[in-house]
Amino acid sequence: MKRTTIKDIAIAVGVNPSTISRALNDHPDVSPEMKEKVKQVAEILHYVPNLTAVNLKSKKTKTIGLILPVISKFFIPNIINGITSVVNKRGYRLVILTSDDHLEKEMEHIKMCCHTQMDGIIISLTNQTKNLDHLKLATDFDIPIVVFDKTIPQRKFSTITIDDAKAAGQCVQYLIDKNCKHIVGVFGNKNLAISENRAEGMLDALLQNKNILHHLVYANNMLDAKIQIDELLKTQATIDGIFCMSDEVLTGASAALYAQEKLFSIITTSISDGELIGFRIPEIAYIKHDGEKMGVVAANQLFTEIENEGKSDPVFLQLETEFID
Amino acid sequence: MKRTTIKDIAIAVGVNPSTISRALNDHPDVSPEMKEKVKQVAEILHYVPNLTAVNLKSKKTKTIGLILPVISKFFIPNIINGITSVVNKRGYRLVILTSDDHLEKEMEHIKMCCHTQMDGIIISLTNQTKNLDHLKLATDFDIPIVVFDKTIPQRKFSTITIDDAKAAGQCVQYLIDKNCKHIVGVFGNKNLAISENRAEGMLDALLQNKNILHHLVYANNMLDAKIQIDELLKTQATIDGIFCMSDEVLTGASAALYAQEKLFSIITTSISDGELIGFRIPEIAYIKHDGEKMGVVAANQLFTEIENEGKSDPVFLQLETEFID
DNA sequence: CTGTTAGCGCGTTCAC
DNA sequence: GTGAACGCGCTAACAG
Repeated sequence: MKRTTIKDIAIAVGVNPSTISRALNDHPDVSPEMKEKVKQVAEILHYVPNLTAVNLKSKKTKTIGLILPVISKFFIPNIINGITSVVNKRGYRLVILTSDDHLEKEMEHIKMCCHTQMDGIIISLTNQTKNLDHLKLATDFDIPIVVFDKTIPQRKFSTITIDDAKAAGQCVQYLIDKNCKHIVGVFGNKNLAISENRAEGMLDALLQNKNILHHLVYANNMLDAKIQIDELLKTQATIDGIFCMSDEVLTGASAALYAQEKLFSIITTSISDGELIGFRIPEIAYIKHDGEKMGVVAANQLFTEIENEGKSDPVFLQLETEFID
Repeated sequence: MKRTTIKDIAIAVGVNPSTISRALNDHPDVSPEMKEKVKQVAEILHYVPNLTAVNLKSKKTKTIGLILPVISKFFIPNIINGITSVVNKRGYRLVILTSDDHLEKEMEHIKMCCHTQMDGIIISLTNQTKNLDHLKLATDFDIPIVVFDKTIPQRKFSTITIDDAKAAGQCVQYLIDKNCKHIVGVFGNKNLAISENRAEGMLDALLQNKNILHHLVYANNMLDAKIQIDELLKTQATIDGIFCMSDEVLTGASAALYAQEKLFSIITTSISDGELIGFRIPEIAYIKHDGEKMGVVAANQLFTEIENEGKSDPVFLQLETEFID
């Protein structure tokens, strides 16, 4: 079916297209009667404005790009929910791109975002990303960027994280308070600042307690965590506490604990969105890391930068987290 | 920074804009030397084509809309992965919309997809959707639609599901074979054909075995499943088998089983993507329902319809599933 | 092989 | 208050 355009309405009403345009946009100097008539005819003809044409004129697309390293069950759905809620509320659309943890793909997606004139970009970095040079392209095009969760140390782009070191520290302190003497920390990919920071938080907490044995395990995914922890439990019989930096490694570690029949004997704690904690056996104490909230904050920050048209300085937010016992 | 356009290159090279356009698009009748030169200058000036303008001309947007009832951890991430992989491979973009299980929102999103000239739509229906009249709008605009997973009986739009009844039947048969005499089936929202079909599959399997007690439980989410099963286990002491129609209700049911200390005594089976099964305690036999594959198939079907420009008849695919023990 | 012209659908600056 | 004309950036038809 052919879409009806402003022109069609113009012919139907018997006036000039520009009048239709003005009437439809409630321009002040078009007569109320004309507006009324135009709107009626538009309704009858099922007129819908051609967004592409509007975009071409306005040089905006009302579209936000979200670049994720991978779309896993953990954390990501919450993030997407948080972002879409504010993006849609503002009448924008969200395009999701996956970098598959490949730097090249990340670069390509940045390019594509620029080429398609996204109005803003929200990104969580790959394991491989060592610097943010490729993001400069977006800056050249005046496209604001907000980085969240997985990031690297930098001061150029707004960043939303939690206080990773503090959260990890709290968890480990909990284990210490529970009298654990041999603690394992399970982290994600070693390249990520998020793993690094949380590992440091763990080590800081241990600094005051020199007599506590500990291991740091870096796992790339759920299965990797399971395998490594399983191995470790076999060789280290005295382990009595485990701190997991995410739901993903927690799930893997739990499976290993189950296999070794130590689910109930080894105290576990984690940074988690809490959704699956009620179903974990046994339940554990954890730092609640709310992905949806993080998504909302990231999106809101992006919109303030969009509205300020690049005149705003980057902000570096660390969201509050809560220890739930 | 001002974006460089075809015009800028034209001035730089000293030829007409249309020549630039042809050169850039490798049009046959432009000289190789010219092509070379144009491409060099384009490179130097950091030229990137304005997709919005291209879209306006071509009346295509190279964008696919994905409408989901909700973005949960279960199943959805796999679906998104499957779809994005083929969509991106084809040079298209994916816009994700959430209906929050509200029919009105679903309608709005359909409208928005039409207004923004999406080239195709992939949709999983809300609990409330009773007919597909609102999808007709897309048909009017010649936008192909593929429905997957959550659907209702209809013959107008291509549909990708699994053989729900068969899968459920296999699971329940497994319980019967294990000598269960009192079986609970846990399903999703009762309005959905997917719940209905799987429940029927269960009842069919029970038909041959009249002496088996059974209950059907319809749960709206993980927590709801937990609460209902918990209650049921308290009043029905003889329950010895549970069939869960999804990972979501399985997670809830498992929590209830744990609370009632019956994780090991009641045989459980489920339709599942299998990702969390290795971490479920104890592990269970299940029908593997591969969300990623379903996403890939749905997207591919959509593209064949896009390429056939509405001249193709709808197809109704039921993907193969495998019982894993 | 390359230049000219026109138009995609819309909004906006001029005129009248 | 409304019409005419132009341009956003690109492509395609028509010339030459």
